[in-house]
Amino acid sequence: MIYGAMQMNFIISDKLTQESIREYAYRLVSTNILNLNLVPGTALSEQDISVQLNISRTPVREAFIRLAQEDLLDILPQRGTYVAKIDLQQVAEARFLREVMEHAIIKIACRDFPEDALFNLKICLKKQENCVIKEDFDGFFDLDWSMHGIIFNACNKSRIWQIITQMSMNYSRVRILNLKNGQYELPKLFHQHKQLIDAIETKDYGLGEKIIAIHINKVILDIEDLKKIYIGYFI
Amino acid sequence: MIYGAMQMNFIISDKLTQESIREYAYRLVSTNILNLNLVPGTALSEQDISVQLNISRTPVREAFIRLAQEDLLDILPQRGTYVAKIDLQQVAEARFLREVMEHAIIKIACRDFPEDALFNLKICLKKQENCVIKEDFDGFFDLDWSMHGIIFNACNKSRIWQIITQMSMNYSRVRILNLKNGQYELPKLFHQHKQLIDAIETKDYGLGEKIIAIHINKVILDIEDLKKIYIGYFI
DNA sequence: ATTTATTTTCTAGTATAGTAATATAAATAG
DNA sequence: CTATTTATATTACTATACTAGAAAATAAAT
Repeated sequence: MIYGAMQMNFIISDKLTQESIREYAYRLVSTNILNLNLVPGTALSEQDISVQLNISRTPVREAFIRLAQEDLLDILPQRGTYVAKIDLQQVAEARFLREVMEHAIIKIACRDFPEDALFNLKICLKKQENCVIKEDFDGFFDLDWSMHGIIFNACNKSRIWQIITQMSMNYSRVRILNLKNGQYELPKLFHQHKQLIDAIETKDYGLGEKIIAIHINKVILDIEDLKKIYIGYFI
Repeated sequence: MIYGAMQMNFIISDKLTQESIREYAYRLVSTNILNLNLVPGTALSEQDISVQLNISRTPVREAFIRLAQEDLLDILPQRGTYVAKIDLQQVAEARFLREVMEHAIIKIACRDFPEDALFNLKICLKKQENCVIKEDFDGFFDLDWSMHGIIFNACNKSRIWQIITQMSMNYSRVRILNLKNGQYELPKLFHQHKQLIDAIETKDYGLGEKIIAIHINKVILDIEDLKKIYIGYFI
């Protein structure tokens, strides 16, 4: 099955209370991009989105600017705005950054880790187990990301995790493409998470480092296959 | 000597050809913040800057939003915009990120480094030597940053260097404060740069790693002293 | 029928004016 | 002198208009 045709399937949800209109526009557009409702290469415009969301151009424009900074949109002045294609060089650098930083963080985590954060990790792991049972992939990956966030926060490196998160947005898109090809084994990933938390709890840095090495390299993306199947999605 | 009084000394230069008005506004405000012409805590407004630069509010507003994302401005809705104080936790995380990534990069650099990039490093080193002789601190630090950028680019990690640069903006402000206290020894820093490039050239990873460890830790900021001297600059 | 020139359309960037909401400062009343 | 009210300032947002540049469509020339 080959996905080459451009399509537009912009999904709109309600604005949350306390959410500014600019954040609302940003959330909807980014969610649609990350979920691949808006496939790479799709053309958008400020006017288009402001009409669809029934808001003025200014907050849409400001949301677009931010998304362009995050490499999710390509804005060509006087020409148009396009959903960015997945930049494989960018994905490789994001993966490298994360791998190197996770190694450094696990060293700190295995040395000294707050009790309350460890408790939160265990709660998160429980929820992951539920997702494995239900084969809830989206839920599992959300919790996966939360879990690593808890570890970075507990090591006083919140901003670094925020940077990694921002740089890893294309990772979400690639993962969804991989999911469509049945590329993930949740039980194995879950088992690695469990071992990682064990390593933190027992202050076993050697185990922690080994798991991090396996864990991140496990998420190997069969890029060549994806490129053949999803024509036009990558650069 | 204590610097506590708020002051406003916004320096304006001409817009460059090919530079959008938004980029112009961004460049001027960020340069003034990073050079400490606008001291931490100074109040600004969109209206204020648009009048001073004789441009409309929209590009100023968009520049402000970006600067707020980069932690250089604090925007308080309906209240005002303030030059952000230097967040020491942020500085610590930026330093950690850079240190960890430089260690990882030097491993790659000492394994395989392109000839043309090595050549550029040597040119850069020559220019640094000139700056040491002239005691041109600003020139030296600009070249310092360029040098590290060359290394990251040669290792195919341009985006990571861009992230480090963006996250290290407060480093510029701290360095200027340190300079005012005569805290840098250019000859020593230069010597370390020379050794680093030697390590890359001779593929001596051990030396490279040792220099990186010394180099980054050498840039130790006497924060407690700076906090006493520059009251109100930090959080 | 093909190529070239012109016109039209579309979009982002920018300018301008106005309102809403909120916070702060100034003025006023007790 | 203190509390209350009013005025002012600022950001967020709405709305509209204009400019500049690029692409598409159309007309004219070959």
